[in-house]
Amino acid sequence: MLKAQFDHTNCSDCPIRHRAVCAHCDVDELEELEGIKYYRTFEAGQTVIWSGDQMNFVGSVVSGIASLTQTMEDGRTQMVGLLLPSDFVGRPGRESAPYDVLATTDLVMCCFRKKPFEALMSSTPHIAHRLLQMTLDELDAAREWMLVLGRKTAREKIASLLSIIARRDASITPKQKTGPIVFDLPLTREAMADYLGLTLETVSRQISALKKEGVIELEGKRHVTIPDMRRLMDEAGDDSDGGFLI
Amino acid sequence: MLKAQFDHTNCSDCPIRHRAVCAHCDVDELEELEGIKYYRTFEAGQTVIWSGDQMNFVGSVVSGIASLTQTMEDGRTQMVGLLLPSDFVGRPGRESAPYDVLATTDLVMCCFRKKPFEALMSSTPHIAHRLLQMTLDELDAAREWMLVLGRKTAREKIASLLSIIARRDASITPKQKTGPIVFDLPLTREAMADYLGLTLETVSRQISALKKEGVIELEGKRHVTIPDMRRLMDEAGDDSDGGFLI
DNA sequence: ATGAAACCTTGACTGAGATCAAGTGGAACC
DNA sequence: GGTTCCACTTGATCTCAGTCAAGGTTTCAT
Repeated sequence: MLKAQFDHTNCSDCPIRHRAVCAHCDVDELEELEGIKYYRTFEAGQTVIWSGDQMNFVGSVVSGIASLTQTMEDGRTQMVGLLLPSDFVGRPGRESAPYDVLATTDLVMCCFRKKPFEALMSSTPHIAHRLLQMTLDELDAAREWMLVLGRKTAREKIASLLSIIARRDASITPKQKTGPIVFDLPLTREAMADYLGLTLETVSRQISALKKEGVIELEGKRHVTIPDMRRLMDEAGDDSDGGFLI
Repeated sequence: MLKAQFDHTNCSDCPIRHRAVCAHCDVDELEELEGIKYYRTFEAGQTVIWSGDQMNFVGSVVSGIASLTQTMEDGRTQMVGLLLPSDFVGRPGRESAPYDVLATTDLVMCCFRKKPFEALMSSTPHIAHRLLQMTLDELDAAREWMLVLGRKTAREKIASLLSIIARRDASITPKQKTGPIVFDLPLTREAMADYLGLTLETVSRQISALKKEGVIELEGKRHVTIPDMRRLMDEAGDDSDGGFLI
């Protein structure tokens, strides 16, 4: 009965806690984790898994950024998901990966071997429940992105992406809710273009335009300051604040 | 013990059987269904549920077509999902609907009251499991569509949509796998445009072009014949056949 | 039949974003 | 310190799809 020794609120090496399942919190006997949980590190640019490959693990991002990417025969690519710390990767019950997973920055993942994890899942109903909720969240995010891809202008797309990154960044390292928001862009212009269905030139031009008009401030190429989040979200064409401001 | 009276292979009034959960097959006692399962019908154009509304049911499409649609303040709309017979609607564990659900044609849905369904789910692990698999399918479909929206040309978008409808249509009413494929378009040009992130004029022009070049044949505005599925899929830019041909 | 309302098609023009091309800036490496 | 490389910026031009407009079909009610 080692469970009692854990202070779950400080279970900081296991980011899944927040959004899915924390093995520490969900398994009574710590021993059950032997050989199930492990860490993997990747360098920026490395491929975590290729589309079509057998995927014998599930896991979550501890630090760094990964992307889910689809590529057409002729080389056109579309990023279909962005994995930030605490995001979950994996498809319990599925054999192979449906898209490439790429480490966009240096990346640390907390992995679980798939078979034991699936066993854990079927014996622990609320893990299955949390996984369903998480998958529904991903589905909502994918569908919100469909609106961005299908109906927004280049300028609105950029503003939408900046809003999302600012929001996620703030939720990972909580800050005051008012005043300027500061963060580093974790993506190259090309990766942003692949996420937004644009070319890298258009991304660059729109960022320059937003900077010139004072919607954002740029220091170097990556360090962004948003003086007025409300204004950025207006540029994004969002009707709601997405829960960012209350 | 009424269960034995059911021939599950002929459980034709309950299309959920195929893709998610069939109450007949998953509940031992038929009595448990009292007051849980019911049918609703809608006319073409009716709204099943508005975005933001409380959603006190889950269910699946028995016949007809429904669409999931997001709308921006200025009226731009993006369809984020198409619900064909046997598709499931609902978000166990969630309160409100995140998008409008519209009856695109006359529609019959088989519904379950949400609370009892959730109870059924937590007491029947494999229902939860099937629901997760189903949600993963929807996520895959949404992400595949992100590639269509972000990177395909108007012509490829139309070909992709026709492929998907042909595929789904064939799976609902199985036919021979070779030879021409015939089906009726269940969507107006405007609805297709909303799904594809195009305008209705562009949809019309591209359909005319595909017709002129013999990729499709049209009888009236809606009745489509595809003489060569392989050719249509080439037009769609798909690298795989999506399981349609083997 | 006649009119009205949807739905669809086609044409002419426009414009947002893609494409092609040249050049800048900074970090890493000899 | 200079070279190289990569990420990024900016300009000029082109093109695909959007916009605006007119007209055609089908359906349904009168």
